Amino acid sequence: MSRYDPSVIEPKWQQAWDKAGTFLATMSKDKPKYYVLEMFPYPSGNLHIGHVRNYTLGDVVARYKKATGHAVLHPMGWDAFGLPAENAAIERKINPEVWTRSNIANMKKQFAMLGLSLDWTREFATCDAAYYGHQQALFLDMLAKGLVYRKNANVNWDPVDMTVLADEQVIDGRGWRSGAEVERRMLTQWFFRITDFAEELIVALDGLDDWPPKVKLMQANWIGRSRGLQMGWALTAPSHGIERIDVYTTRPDTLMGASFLGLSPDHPIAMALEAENPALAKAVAEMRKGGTTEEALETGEKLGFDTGLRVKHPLDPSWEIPVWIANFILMDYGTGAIFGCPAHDQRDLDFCRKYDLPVISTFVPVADSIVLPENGGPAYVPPKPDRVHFVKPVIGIEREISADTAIAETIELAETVGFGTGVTKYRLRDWGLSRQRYWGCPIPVVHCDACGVVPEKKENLPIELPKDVSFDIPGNPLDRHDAWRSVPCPACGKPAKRETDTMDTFVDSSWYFARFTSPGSATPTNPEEAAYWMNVDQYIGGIEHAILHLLYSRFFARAMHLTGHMPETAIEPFKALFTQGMVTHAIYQTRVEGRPVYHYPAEVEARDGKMVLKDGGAEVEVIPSAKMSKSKNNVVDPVAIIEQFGADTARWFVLSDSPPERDVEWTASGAEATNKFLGRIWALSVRIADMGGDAQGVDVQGDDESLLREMHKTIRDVTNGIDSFGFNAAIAKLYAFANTLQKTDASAAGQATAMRTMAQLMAPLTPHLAEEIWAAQGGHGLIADAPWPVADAAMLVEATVTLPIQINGKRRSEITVSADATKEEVEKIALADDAVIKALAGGAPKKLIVVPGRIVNVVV
RNA sequence: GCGGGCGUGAUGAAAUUGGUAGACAUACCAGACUUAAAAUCUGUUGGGCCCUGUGCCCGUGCGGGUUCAAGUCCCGCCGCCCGCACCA
Repeated sequence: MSRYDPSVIEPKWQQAWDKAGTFLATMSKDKPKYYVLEMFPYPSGNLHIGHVRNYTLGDVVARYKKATGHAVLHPMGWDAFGLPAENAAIERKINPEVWTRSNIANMKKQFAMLGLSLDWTREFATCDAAYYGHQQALFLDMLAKGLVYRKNANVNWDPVDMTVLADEQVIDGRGWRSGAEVERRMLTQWFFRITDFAEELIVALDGLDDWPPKVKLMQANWIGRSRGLQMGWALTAPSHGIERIDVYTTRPDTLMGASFLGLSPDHPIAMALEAENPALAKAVAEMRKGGTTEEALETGEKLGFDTGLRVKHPLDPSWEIPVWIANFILMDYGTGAIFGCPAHDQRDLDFCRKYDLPVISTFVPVADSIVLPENGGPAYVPPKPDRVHFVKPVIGIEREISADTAIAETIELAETVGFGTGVTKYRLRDWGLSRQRYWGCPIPVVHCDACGVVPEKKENLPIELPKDVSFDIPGNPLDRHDAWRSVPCPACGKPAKRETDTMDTFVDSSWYFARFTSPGSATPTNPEEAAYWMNVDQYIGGIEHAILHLLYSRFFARAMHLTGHMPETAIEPFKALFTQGMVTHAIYQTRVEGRPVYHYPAEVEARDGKMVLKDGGAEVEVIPSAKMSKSKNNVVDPVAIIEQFGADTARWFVLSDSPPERDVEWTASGAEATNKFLGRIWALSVRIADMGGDAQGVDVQGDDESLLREMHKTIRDVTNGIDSFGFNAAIAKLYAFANTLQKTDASAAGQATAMRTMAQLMAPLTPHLAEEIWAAQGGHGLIADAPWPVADAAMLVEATVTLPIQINGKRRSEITVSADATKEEVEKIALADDAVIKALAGGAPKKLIVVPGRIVNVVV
């Protein structure tokens, strides 16, 4: 055995861990617990290189925490429901479950090649009835607590595929599969009452100290809290029994600039008027049509229709203002009605110019006499809240106050006079979970002609998906499956029909982390095990889930707590979050008649410093660090990499080149260099083992001192690096120590000691090679069970230190002094330095700064 | 439009959080071994100046500031990236 051959050693150690049950999670009274979780994968069928990075990151943390004496939980499962399985069913006539199960089997094989420290006994897929049955139980408990409800909602309806589409599946107003123009339809849908938690979800972000600030900010923006004034505008004559129109504004200080009142096309008044006014109905239909497409938003054309209604201004009842319906007003934000203030809002100004409505000034900026937007000019940008401006007539006084003060005083005035109140609103909307899809968790309710919507009985759970379905006809096959649909009403026992909608797949991933704590429990979670393992100490995944998945999970943890399935200590399910960057790869392209042609890395080579095609030698344009994409021929297959170099090389390389939060570019040269390095370590280990050194023979005072000092520094630096997710820097220290070890003339015993420590420090990163070295160097048991090395503080203190000497802030010399030298002693030695004497030229320094152990600066 | 981040050699990056800028690696170049190549090992590499050194000047996007000392802190630009967005 003289050659580093990962294809032999990697399977060997994987089997050894398996056999020993090294990574089974067990509750312990003596050890602190540590729950490491990476976002579980969708079983597409193949591992991609991004998975390798994600799961290696988590594995390094898990192995390190195990070595530092923690009871570690590091589980894995499959986010298995979702559209691709249905698409496969349609395209290839395969049952979605068969397709999904075979993908899982294949990916699990690939996972095994990576040597991850996973407890596979806890594995489940969200499409297991044993999992989604408990999800149905959670749904029923949430229904009982009022956390789920049904209401009519507008959805994107694809008339060809006969299904509801998510917003992301609507491209330019058309269904992404069918290409059919999407309609807006009112359907009765199920909703989670996440908006009840809006305030708490925003406030609790403050306590998430170990989350990236960026993610917290994105969530806060998404929840979108705003403070404003809600007020009633009295109609001059009641219409359809309505006397007042409620309006919400965050800028009550612009109240005196109101020139119209705008209603959403979906506002109740608009809908009432629609029935009796054909011209209005036609205009509203037009507005609704374009309403949600991106194209309509981009061109931003403002459409309006004058209802003929008039309202009285709340501060001046003699002032009558027209009521319009406008396409840019959303029914589901605020009250679905606004007052338009064209002087200070560009959108309102555009609208008023188009429909010839008046533009009225409200306040005067201090430094500027502009009152009204000039002809064709932009709306006056309201001053920032911290800048002072005049509020003209709003409060009946004219004085300099800040926008914030003006807003606060106007709200106060409204409350005193009684035309409005200060309210807090959120942009967040309730989470619609109904999907008209087969491959998802069935919603456990029954529709009975007599009893209405009736929850299933818990003893009937799981409500399993039928397997005999066909996708020959567009639409949800559950709708056509009469045998499955027809059930007795759980309340009255009469024939009734099952709900055929299934749950959004985001529901599946909103609590899987809790299920991992007791995957066999007869209830969704087991209180004892959930209390022990939750919350997740370190969660790792992509930034693309910064908002939805993480927000839904935070909501679910709270809902599960309220229904008795989650300890209060875990209502924030993820204590620390890490979002890793992508693995990228260069794109190689040439052009044929101006159109790009993409080439596989194997088709190009470097020649005279240029990249050229192997076949023909044409120069190739290199686009560095691009997202991997099949159509760009720049995808790296991890299985091919592992077969060529081994998993340890892949693991080391994805962590070595860039900090983990940043993108890292996969390069062939980098992977080869990593492989060479691991081979060098292997050879070094063989050489040292042959020397037959014994730990007893280490000579700390003599030959081995400098090597051992370096070793302890390396222990310190690598430990710090892993603790702070500075894996690239930790790896650099390991390279440096390997270089030292290679050149050292320390004793055989000293080298053997250093080699064993090196293996321990490498073990989280390259666990197979580390085991092999550990065994070769006579380590006891598995390195995976060995405790983490501890840096000896005494070995970190040097007898002498070298201090740079600056003259006027520029490095000019250096001195070596005893490590415990006093400031005075250092000053004395520094002043005796040749360069300092020369610079002083006989005079005294103006100032002499000595930072012990750091630097000396002489100011002349 | 609103909000946030980043900018260091040819390249990926490091810098004990205000204290020797460029660790470590890639790439390139040179040398050793070899008939030769690969592999392996060794060495050089921020720019410039006098190659006379163990010497000097410049250098972290640009301009200013604070400080004995700035990649790091402050102000103003420029460039790139990301999130949200007819949100009242």
